[in-house]
Amino acid sequence: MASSTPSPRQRRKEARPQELLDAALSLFVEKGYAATRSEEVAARAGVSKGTLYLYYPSKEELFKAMVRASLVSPITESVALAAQHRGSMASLLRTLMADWWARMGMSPAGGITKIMMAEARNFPELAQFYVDEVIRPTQELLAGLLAKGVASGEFRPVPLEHAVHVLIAPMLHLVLHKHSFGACALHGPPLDAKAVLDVQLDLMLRGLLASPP
Amino acid sequence: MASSTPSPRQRRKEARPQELLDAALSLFVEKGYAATRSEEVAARAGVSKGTLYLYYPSKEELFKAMVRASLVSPITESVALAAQHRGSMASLLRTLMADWWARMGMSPAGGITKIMMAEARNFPELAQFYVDEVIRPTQELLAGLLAKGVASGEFRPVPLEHAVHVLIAPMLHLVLHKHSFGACALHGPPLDAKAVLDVQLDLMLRGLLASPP
Amino acid sequence: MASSTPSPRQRRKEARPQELLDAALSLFVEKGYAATRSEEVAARAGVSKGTLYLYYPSKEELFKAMVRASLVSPITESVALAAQHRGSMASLLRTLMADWWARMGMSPAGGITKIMMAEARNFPELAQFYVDEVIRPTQELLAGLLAKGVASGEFRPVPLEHAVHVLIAPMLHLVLHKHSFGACALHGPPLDAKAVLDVQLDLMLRGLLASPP
Amino acid sequence: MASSTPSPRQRRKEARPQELLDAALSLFVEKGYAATRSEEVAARAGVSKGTLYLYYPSKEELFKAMVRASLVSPITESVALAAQHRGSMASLLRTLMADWWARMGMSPAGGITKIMMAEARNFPELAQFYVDEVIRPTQELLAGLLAKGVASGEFRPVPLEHAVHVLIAPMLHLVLHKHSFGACALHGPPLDAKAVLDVQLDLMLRGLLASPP
DNA sequence: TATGAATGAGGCTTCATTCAT
DNA sequence: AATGAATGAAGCCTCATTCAT
Repeated sequence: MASSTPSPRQRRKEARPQELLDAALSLFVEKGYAATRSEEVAARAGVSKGTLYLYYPSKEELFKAMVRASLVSPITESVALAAQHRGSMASLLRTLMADWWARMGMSPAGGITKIMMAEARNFPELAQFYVDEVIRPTQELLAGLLAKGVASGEFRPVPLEHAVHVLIAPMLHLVLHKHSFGACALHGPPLDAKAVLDVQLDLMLRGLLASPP
Repeated sequence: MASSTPSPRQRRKEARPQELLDAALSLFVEKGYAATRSEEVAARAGVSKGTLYLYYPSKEELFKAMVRASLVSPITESVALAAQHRGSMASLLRTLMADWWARMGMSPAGGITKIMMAEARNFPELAQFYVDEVIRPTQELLAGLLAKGVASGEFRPVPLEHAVHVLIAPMLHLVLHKHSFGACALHGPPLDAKAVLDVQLDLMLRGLLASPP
Repeated sequence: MASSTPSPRQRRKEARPQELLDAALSLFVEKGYAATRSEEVAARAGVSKGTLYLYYPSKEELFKAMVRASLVSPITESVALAAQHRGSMASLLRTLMADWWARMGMSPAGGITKIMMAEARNFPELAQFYVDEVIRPTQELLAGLLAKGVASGEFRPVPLEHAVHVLIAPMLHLVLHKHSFGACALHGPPLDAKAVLDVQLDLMLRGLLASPP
Repeated sequence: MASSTPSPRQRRKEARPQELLDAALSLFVEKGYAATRSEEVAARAGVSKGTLYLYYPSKEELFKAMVRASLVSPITESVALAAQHRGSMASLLRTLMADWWARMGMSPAGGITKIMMAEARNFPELAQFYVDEVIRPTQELLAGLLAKGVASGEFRPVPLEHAVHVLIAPMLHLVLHKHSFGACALHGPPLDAKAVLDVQLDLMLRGLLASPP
């Protein structure tokens, strides 16, 4: 059954694109697009300069592929999570935040947020892609959830679009901080993200709930 | 009386450093540090490449000078504003936010936030400087204000450090958005920052106040 | 009797060198030595990059082998043709020209002339080889033929060495044109090589013959 | 009168483009387009790599500029020469050939012929330009001259288009040879171009003239 | 044998910096 | 002080060649 157990070489080849994307993600997040040398990406993926170009035709294409690859699943998973939820909107909010933090806040892919912010104006098509695939779906998910809460009487009536930003901002801030100042070994205590998010939800829900605790 | 009425050349010469810093700010914010060419900075300031180096010995020093120059005043002004405030902490919060948005959110200097986030890991000393001069003072200002409100019974007791992040995050998010996706002419309506901040304060104060309205 | 009926694989294997030389010839003529990638040669020969190196140890050796292979036979055949000729030198000239055009002008091997001209200075030993194996024999053949014609009274006395160049030039020009401008699909009518050669021989023989028609 | 004597720096700057084109011409002719490194061109022009790119944005543009610069004048000069000629077409032919040989055959610009032959298929637009600016005008000039000779009874009637090729070929051959095999220091006597051209005209005119000498 | 993934020297090009004017 | 031509280190990318399978 030679075909069922591909040679190490084969297995390596199939893993290469992901290995390169992982290396690219960590380096682009660390140093930014322009300051990252393509040879560094290759080295971090354990291959030589030339090999990178067997898989991605240019540094720019590597970057775009990396962004695209890091984005598709997260949102769809959150949407699925929301769809199958039973219970109050407040508890769904807590669940979504915790889930999002686990998947974005803690994983390397969270750095995408930082790099998209930094590079949006240099890669407008990519920015549009990010808005379409990540920002807008996320906002719509949360806006829908707030609307449902308002309709059921659980929440006070609030301007949905704007409230969504207020909900999202602290989490984005935490992720951004983690990949910028938080990664700098500065003097001062590190940020306790979990605690911040707890306080946020506490404050926000008091502000949102029709009958606060 | 040459000193009392400087020639246009003199005046020009004295304005040079600030003109260069302004050009540097707008370009570094627009494209990032590495992707900005020093000749572009000179051109936007209306001088030649060589002249830039008469005032700043390297691109990196120009960058650092630009960051330093864009930061000192804003914080001290907020501190002063808070010191002379008379009235409730809630109203002071509203005042500070409005003031900060006017000075950071609407002015070019707001872009500093974006670029510091993007470049913190490439310029750790600068990051430390930014933390010391901007982030920490701001947090301490707000934490003190919250503490005062709690002490006076105006606010519920909340974890100060963490609540501060929740207060700040939406504004940072708005500034960052303005200089990244917001500058991209993407499909979709632009962000109404004023409205978002109103909603934020509305929600936050309900969460904070011991006796909500 | 394995040796009398070789397997398809065997036959294929034995044909490989020639297939590679053919591919090399067409590509080197088309794009020049430096601009031709060895992988292209392999692809046009229907094999993989690695296989090429089983037959020729380097691109340069492949090139040399291709030049050598494309040259040996043509000259010896012309010499043989001349040796067995019976009749006037004028008619032999016509025969040789027609023969040469058929074998060089119309076949892919004619491109060798172009590439040797282009690469002579990059491959001096190859240039020497080409001079020794092609240019000089051809010149000697024609010079001998002219000398014979002069001796017999058929031709006027002319400087042999120089007249040979005049005889050869139009044909070389036609071959070169065919593989350069002629292969470019330019505006303008294509060159009618046969007609040009007819006119050439007509003019030349009037110039040569002791008693022109 | 500072403006009438530009500084050495200024003078240098104005000379640079031509110096670079000269260096490019000699190297491209010597080694071909692909085998010439842009740094070599710069070095031969006495400047550094970077300086080349201040004047020409890429190797390809340098190449095109070099070809264009080497071509315009020669043809127009020949046309002028022909226009002001008084006397027989035979003598004009001799004059033109001698002139062309002096300007093309002996000067570095003659190498253009070789490189255009070698690179026509890699630069089709340039090939078209060359055909339009050099080949066609030359052919039309000679065709017109032959036609005039035929009309006046000086020449026998001959197929003009084809005869033109026969006239041109030996000269092209000599130039090509000079820049290929002739530049190789091969064994064997160098080609005596003047003598070959004399023999050619002698033979050709016998073939052309209605009443040969 | 044949393959094609991998390598890395080398070429093209950019751009921070210098310096003669 | 101001200029901008010049430099050359450094980055992106190609492609001849190797080698494990």
